[in-house]
Amino acid sequence: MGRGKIEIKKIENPTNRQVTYSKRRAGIMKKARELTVLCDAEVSLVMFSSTGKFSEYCSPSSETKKLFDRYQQVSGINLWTAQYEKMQNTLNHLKEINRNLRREVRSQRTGEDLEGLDIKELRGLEQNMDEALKMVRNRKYHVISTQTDTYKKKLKNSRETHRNLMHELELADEHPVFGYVNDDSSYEGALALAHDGAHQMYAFRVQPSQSNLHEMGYTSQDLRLA
Amino acid sequence: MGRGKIEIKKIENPTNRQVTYSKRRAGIMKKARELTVLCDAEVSLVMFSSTGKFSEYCSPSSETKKLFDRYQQVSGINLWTAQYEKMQNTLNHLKEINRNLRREVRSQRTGEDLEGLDIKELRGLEQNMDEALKMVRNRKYHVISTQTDTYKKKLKNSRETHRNLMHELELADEHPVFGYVNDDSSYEGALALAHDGAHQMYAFRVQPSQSNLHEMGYTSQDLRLA
DNA sequence: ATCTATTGATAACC
DNA sequence: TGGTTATCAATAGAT
Repeated sequence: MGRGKIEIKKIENPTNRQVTYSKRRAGIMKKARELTVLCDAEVSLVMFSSTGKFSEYCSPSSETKKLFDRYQQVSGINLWTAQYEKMQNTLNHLKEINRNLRREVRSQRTGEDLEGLDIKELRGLEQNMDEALKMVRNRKYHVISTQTDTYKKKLKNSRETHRNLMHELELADEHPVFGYVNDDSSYEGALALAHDGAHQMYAFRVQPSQSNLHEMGYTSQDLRLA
Repeated sequence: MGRGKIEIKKIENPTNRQVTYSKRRAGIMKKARELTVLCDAEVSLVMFSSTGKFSEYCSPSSETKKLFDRYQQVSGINLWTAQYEKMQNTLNHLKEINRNLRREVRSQRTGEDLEGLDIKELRGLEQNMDEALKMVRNRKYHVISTQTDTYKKKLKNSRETHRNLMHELELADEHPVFGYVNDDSSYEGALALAHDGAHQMYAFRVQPSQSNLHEMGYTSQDLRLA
């Protein structure tokens, strides 16, 4: 269809080839579009020129991916397998590592699953755990003493706050002035600060709504220093 | 291009539509093939008729899948994303679990990495490790006592073997006969058995080439029963 | 399926 | 690239 009939074989002249590619690409796309509309079909057309230029047509209201999914379903060719397998391998490897770790944790935590270990391993495990236990205890004492120091400081601070308040209240009692305490929020803020270390011991007028100690997750058991 | 011009819109008559689909499908496939050959291009053509019938053309020497890979690369559309994400989530979840397990193992084995734990956690860890340590010790004592029993039995056995040998040698000395001991290998085998529990204590004539105890991985330290 | 009048696509040229 | 046109190819409608 043109000024002359042509043989269907590779066009050797690169320029000619490129021109023909452009024209025929437009033609085949038009055909695809027409097929889509006339026959209510779904069409995916993907093309790469010899120079690597990419073009595609895809029937409206269907994405290329969806068509590929359908293609895979019908053709039975697993498009995703290659990608899938790689991840599946990584996944299985991780699961394996996980199983081993779990086993190790279980052994160390509960002493279960020691059947397979010989004396050498048992002695090693015992020494490691003994040392680790010491370190855990040291760490615990350290944390507890740090916490205690903090409480002591807060306690000291709250005592001072308390003294100051008493002092100021005495002054106010001697020279009563309306509006002396005119900022309620800051007043309560100061009290809240006082409570935040001393619990109810130095509570003054206002009852704290809840125990801050408890809120922080420390029970009396935790504070017995061992 | 036919007996009359047609409007490009859906053919309502289903039979007509199907006929047209068949004809035009053949046509577009021929076009695709020609484009492939003439212009040295790669073409993928996937079609579904309104009745769901599937057909494809793919340029020779390239599979549809490979073209899709290339398509994804060029178009920038991540076709695999949907498949990927699900696995990626599983993977990340596993990695997270993995991290935690590793950390736990490290904590329990070496006492490292305790910075992030609060008192509650530390107390729990301490108790677990204390119990686990007891179980490890119990297990060790159990294994050691079992081993010791085995050694005692072997020792007893070797004493008897020794006695028997001495007795037979005395007899042989009284009534010398050449060829009395005519099977060297079984003779040494009996001695080897004797060594296998009693070390060198009851060595008789033949020096063992190596310590079986050592070979089994037990040093004198291991045998001190604690 | 096959035929064929007719439209559509395009090769060669600018 | 983009446009023109002579020519070949595809195909609509009939069989």
